[in-house]
Amino acid sequence: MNARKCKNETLGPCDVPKAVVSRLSLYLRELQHLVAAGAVTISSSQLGKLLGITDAQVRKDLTCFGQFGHPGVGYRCAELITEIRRILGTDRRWSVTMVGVGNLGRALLRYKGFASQGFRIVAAFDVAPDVVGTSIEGIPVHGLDRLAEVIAQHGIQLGMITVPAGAAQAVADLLVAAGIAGIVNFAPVTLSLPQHVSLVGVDLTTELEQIAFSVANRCTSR
Amino acid sequence: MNARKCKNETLGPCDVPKAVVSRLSLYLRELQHLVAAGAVTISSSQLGKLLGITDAQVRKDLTCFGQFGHPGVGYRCAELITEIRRILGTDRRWSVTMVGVGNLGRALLRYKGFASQGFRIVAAFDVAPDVVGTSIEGIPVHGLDRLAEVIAQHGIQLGMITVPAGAAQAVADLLVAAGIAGIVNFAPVTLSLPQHVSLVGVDLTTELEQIAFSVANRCTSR
DNA sequence: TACTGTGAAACGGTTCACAGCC
DNA sequence: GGCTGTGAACCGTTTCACAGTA
Repeated sequence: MNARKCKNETLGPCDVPKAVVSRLSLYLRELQHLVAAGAVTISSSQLGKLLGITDAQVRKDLTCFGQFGHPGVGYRCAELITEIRRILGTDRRWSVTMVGVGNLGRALLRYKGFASQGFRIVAAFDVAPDVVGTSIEGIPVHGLDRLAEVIAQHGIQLGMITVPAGAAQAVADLLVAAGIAGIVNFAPVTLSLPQHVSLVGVDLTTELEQIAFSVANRCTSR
Repeated sequence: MNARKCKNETLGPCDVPKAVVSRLSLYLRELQHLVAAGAVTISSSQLGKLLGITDAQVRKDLTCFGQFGHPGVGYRCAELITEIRRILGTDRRWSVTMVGVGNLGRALLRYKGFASQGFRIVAAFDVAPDVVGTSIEGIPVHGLDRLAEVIAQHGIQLGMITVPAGAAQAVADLLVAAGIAGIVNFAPVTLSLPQHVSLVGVDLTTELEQIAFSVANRCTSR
């Protein structure tokens, strides 16, 4: 029941292409919609069509982690959801913190989508005296100086950074020092972190630039 | 001075790997930080180190669009910024709209980072009667029914979708019908659009899931 | 000397095509 | 018949190594 079934041993989860993992999230999202719509099983080609990828891709991706399909039938949605959540680790609960309670931070604190996937934002931090001590959607906002203490106390594993670019690296260093395991960075800078801390960067301006490029060069982009 | 210098003709911008374009945004971001810090020139290896990629990669990426480097010297930051902006199309002004003025939409309307890269949010839309007719950061919020009209009137080219998942496809269809050229979708659904409209999807939960996976599987992810 | 630009090799991910199974 | 799982072919991207240039 472990995530290393790929053929003859030797292929731990770390050898799985990053692209596969990000598609796993999309499969999960789509499957949840399908179940909500009453679907019970789905074939790789149907699922592929919904996501704009090939059926072979869907099957290859999934077999990296085990054999979840039923020949002649397809994949049972509920079963596959359970498997993918186990693979992603979102069958467990994750405690998350948010550093930076400006516009974006506040919006994300109010966002309902995280909780349903197992992510619980349990504390937020900022430096502005007028927000420290308040709480947003029931999430307490602490001063940055209490970061290590609160992270340890709640056993927080993941952090989101929504501070201005200039402060992001310093905040990241604090999070790392406090023992955080992974970071999602929304500040428009490249962070440098020790190897053992996972990092994903999301830059909203960058996304718009990608679109601008395709449009400016009239690429149909897909 | 056109973006198709790659060797012997034949290699339009559409043949450029997507990965290259997204790194272009990162180069630009880093160069802007460098210039702000007083740098004048930078070598491919220095720039690569800042972004965690190889020097060869930096050079290969850039030569897809022309020859911007100076052997023995490196790249002149200001010059390269100009070139990349021209390539991305962000030397022009882009008019952008935002559909959905909930928490996330409001936060993005207030975000200052877009304007400096050439993106001007000129109108927003929602269905909630209590926000329609108001304005946020000087950006007027219209009813969805006026979407086509306002988009045509302002010559809006790009759209951002920040409505709930269930409404996203319908909103996308409206935007397409109104003649929009590209969409950034923040709703957690896969949209299906005609080929001629560019699409980028940003799903915040998905990003957390990527981190959860790396942490759960103790991948150093990089 | 210090650096870019670029063919060629190496790598990794995607697609194909089919054996096996229900 | 319909569908999965998978080796092998294919294709695009990254890295290497070096010729060329200021």
